[in-house]
Amino acid sequence: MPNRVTMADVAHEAGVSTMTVSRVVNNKGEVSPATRQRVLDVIERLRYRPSGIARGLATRRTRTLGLVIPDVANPFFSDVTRGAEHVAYAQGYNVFLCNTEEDPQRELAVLRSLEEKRVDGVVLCSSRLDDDELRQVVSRHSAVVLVNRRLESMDEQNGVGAVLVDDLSGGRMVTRHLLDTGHRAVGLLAGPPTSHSGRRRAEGYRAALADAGVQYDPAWVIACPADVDGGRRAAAGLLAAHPDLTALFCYNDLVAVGALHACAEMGRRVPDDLAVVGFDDILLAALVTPPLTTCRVPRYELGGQAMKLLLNQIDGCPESSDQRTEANRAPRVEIVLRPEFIVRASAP
Amino acid sequence: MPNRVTMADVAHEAGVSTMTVSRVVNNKGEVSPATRQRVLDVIERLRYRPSGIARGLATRRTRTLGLVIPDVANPFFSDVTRGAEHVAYAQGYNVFLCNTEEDPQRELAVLRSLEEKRVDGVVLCSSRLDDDELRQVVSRHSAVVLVNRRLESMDEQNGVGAVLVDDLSGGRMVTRHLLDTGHRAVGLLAGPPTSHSGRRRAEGYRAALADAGVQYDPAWVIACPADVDGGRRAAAGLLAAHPDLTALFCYNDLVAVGALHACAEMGRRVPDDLAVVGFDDILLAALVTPPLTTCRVPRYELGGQAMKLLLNQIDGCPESSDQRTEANRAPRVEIVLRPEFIVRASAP
DNA sequence: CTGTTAGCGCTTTCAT
DNA sequence: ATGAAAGCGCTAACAG
Repeated sequence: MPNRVTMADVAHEAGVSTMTVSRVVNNKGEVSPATRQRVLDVIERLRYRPSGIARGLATRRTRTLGLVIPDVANPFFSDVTRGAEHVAYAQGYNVFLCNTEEDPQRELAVLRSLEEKRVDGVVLCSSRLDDDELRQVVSRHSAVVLVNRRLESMDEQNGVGAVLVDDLSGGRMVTRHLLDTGHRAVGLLAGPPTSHSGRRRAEGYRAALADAGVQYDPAWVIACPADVDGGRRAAAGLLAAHPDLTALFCYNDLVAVGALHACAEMGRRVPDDLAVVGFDDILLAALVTPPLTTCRVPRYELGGQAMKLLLNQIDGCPESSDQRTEANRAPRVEIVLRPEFIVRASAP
Repeated sequence: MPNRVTMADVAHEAGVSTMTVSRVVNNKGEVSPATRQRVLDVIERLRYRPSGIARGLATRRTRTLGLVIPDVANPFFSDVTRGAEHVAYAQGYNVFLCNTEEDPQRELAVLRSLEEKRVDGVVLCSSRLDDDELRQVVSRHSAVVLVNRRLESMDEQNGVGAVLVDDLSGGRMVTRHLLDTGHRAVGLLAGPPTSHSGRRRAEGYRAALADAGVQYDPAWVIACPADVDGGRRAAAGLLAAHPDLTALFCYNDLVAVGALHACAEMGRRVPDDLAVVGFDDILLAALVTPPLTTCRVPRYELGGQAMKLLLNQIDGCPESSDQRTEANRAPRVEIVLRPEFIVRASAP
């Protein structure tokens, strides 16, 4: 039994015009304390709830945002989601959660549905779209913040924000640690080729090798799905082909756990026979045996910062979102979060 | 740069009335193939996107739903969320994700915001509200489905759906297994007192003890926060007070992992010195050492079923949601999902 | 301080 | 098969 009480009902009952009710509800404009109280009482009595829909139509602001991510069930993204939702909620916004399931078509589809819902802005995580598609998307939304993805060369640099993790440094730190602890044959389970983070981490890996003057061998690198089973299979394959590897740098903690399993199956002891390093530091990382050396990514903050950036963009451009001038255009901001290297038993 | 193209623009450009455009967009009413195509072309060319807001105001249906959960970052709920979102999306609905953070005040607040957003329905998970508050909430929404929570004695049984896990059976299975494998001193880390599931699992525990003719000892039961640290502390405390315990039934897998840690710290070997059982079978459960014996809860399905129930309720009552008759009233449905007992090394 | 007049962009009658 | 008129519930812009 939905709410059927309208502002007109309240106005009528309180003996005022709807405008006065509107002023009371929105705390704007001057209203005499007496009338205000009277209106408030009626609202309370009738249990009136303003319609966000009607309000949205009138104001062209819905106080509604979209969060597009590959998969909430992935612990990485559920933390991002949590951070984003928290910030949005604190500012009185509701957020539509949209899973893309890593499918670009679906990503496009949810983005379109968000467009129809007239969201005030979108946080788009780990987009699998190509630059052109992405530019299209950005042009059709009032405000967009990218997470884990950068978009270069915007013709007009209309405020696309971005929050990134310094994956290159992360990959470098991990690899350097391995090198520093004496390893020379370091394999890389690189994750999905479509992953931008994966590519950056791999860059870090190569950079560290170069730093140390160690020859980079492509045969030591193998792509894999970003889950436990993907890691297990990839590790098994790579170790079978290259038994001489003494360490494995894994795309993320899930993959690393898979690698741990592969080692168990192949009778290779971690860390004695093989050092294993993960990435992200999800809850799981510290709880497996041996606990994983990894690189912590501030996921909650990633979501929170992205949302803050988005909200800034939104109220940075009060109305005229189509008529952007140098003055009201949101600045093009990029925030880079540093991952933190954490040593545990899997690679002491 | 949001979408400024309106239906009127399309109509004008195509030389028809907005009604014709509306008919084309919604595939309803007869429109000649020729005009239809012409309109479609204009829509395509202008990249017209119908406004869900305007449509919602006119139709009183927003194709928008609310999902209220304690915390997406909790692996249990992120799976529920995933299932729910998947089903909703398949039917063309968008869902607002709302975290309550276990705080009843916040729960009430998000529920109110959902009301203002005029969602067509709400899936409410593990509500911490008391029955009266809950009844209030239900009465103010067109459709509500409860997850992990039952609401008895609705004065009018207006279609509140519920999807439940048979926690009692689950608790009983777990305890019986422990009993069957020779344990007589079985402790219970019961989780938060506010958790309905926790209470039901504890009932199952007592029932199994009674079944086996084993005396129930309240001193063996201790409440705890539903996370790793909560489990660690509670286990440490309980084991210190009752070193004679030979098995621990934990509220959920997180708590069980905490118990594992406590054991490690106290030098008690699992499963030799102490058997440990968890609940839920989150990803983590199979990956810790030793892998946890647990009771799998079909979380994804829990969310999916809840959403299906909700969607049924919604289009079961086409318009007149205030004027409910015996005929159009949604049936009061309860779905009970059975957990599945899984034996692993922590309690063979 | 309060009310009036117009819409916001769509869909619902009811005509034609 | 198509259109005209009215209205969904609210707010912007002016009055007064």
